[in-house]
Amino acid sequence: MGISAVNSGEQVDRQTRILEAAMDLLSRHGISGVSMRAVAREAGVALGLVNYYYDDKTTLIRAALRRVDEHDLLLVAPDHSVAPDEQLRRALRRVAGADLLTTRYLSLRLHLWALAQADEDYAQINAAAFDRYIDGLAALVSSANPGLPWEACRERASDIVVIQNGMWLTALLGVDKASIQRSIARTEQIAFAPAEGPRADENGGRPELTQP
Amino acid sequence: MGISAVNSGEQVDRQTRILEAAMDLLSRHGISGVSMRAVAREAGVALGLVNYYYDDKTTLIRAALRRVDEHDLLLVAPDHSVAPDEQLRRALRRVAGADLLTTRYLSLRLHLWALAQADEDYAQINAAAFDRYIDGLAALVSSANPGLPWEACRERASDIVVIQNGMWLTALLGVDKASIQRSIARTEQIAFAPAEGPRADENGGRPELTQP
DNA sequence: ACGCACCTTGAACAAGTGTTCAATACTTTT
DNA sequence: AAAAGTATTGAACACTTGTTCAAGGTGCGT
Repeated sequence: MGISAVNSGEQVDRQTRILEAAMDLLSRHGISGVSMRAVAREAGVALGLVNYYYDDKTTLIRAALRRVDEHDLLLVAPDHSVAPDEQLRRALRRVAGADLLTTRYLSLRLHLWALAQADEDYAQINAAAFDRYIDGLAALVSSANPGLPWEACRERASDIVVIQNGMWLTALLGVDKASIQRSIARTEQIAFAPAEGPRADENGGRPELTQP
Repeated sequence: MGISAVNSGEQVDRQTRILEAAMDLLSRHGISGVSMRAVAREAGVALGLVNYYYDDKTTLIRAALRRVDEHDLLLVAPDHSVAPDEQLRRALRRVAGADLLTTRYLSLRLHLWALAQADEDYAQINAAAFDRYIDGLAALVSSANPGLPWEACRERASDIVVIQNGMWLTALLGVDKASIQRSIARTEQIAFAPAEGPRADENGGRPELTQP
């Protein structure tokens, strides 16, 4: 089963070349642009090799999806070499980092979301990764605000994720960078809000929203 | 040129039936699920008729895109029968309304975004609609906060849109409804924030973000 | 040297794609 | 009633799609 090891060091092995070609095409042209032939051409290999490493087209896409999910999870991975609140602050600012806010990555994410929406199989992988992301973020919030109950941490994490998703999406549509910066500040405000109290901080002193 | 008029009243004319079938398929199965044959089947017409009303497949998709954009713009359309701030509040809450937060609509929006990301032609239509939406929202903010300079209104509108997009996207991924409600409250907070001042409200009294 | 396990190729196939078009039905005008 | 205009059909087209597979290539242990 296991695919062979190091390939002379110079260039990456063809299996990951194929996967990266698929991700590149997906981010640039959407799923309609990802045909097995196009992937093979982009990766510089023969058509048959794509099906050799990835049985199906769905297997290939699934691999891409998992890879991006994995990458996303790293954003909220705990890093014990820095203080908890600095750790959280860094994680929050990372999502506006130059490497993430590239069209290539954002577009890839968008297309994967769209795929997950259309296909039950992808949807499950996606939902699981989403949950783990919120959990990771909540854990960071928890260590930065010791004493805050876990449910409150998850609540904050959910609220932050809403804004982060909005930033990702809106960055793709070309909103101004200043708005992104303000949104980052808003996530920090949520993350570091004082314990609980009368919630005046969250609602700005206005009347509560009545459930419709 | 002009397509003929009223069709006996009972059922909608086939042209819009075709368009709606396309939107339905797009929202349910993504762009790969929208073939001319599938659209024809879904609309209950023959294959040829789809190409009769819509020259291209891209013409069909473009029509769907425009229709959704139009629908979105209605969300921030001025309604002079109510007071300005009530008008704004209603617009902000509308995005969490039962009719909008359906998977059918959200999914459609997502797939259209993905398409726009992959195709320059759709992208332009989308960007234009996005701008008009922000403009409409800024106008509502402006009449609810008379005296606030226009640039500040647009700024607030951008910030609100980030959160709204996040809500739409996250609702699709199945986050809890409570988080959506809190996000709505957050948009209201931005919309109705006091004029300017020391911005303590926006930043929660924490140190300003330093530009990286 | 042979054998064996893995890697790589491109041709072949069936199924599906968007688009075109002659032929037919229906409506309205003359 | 005939003519003209518009709707509607499904067969036909050239083309692309995902997948399979026999054929050959590569390296390696023995």
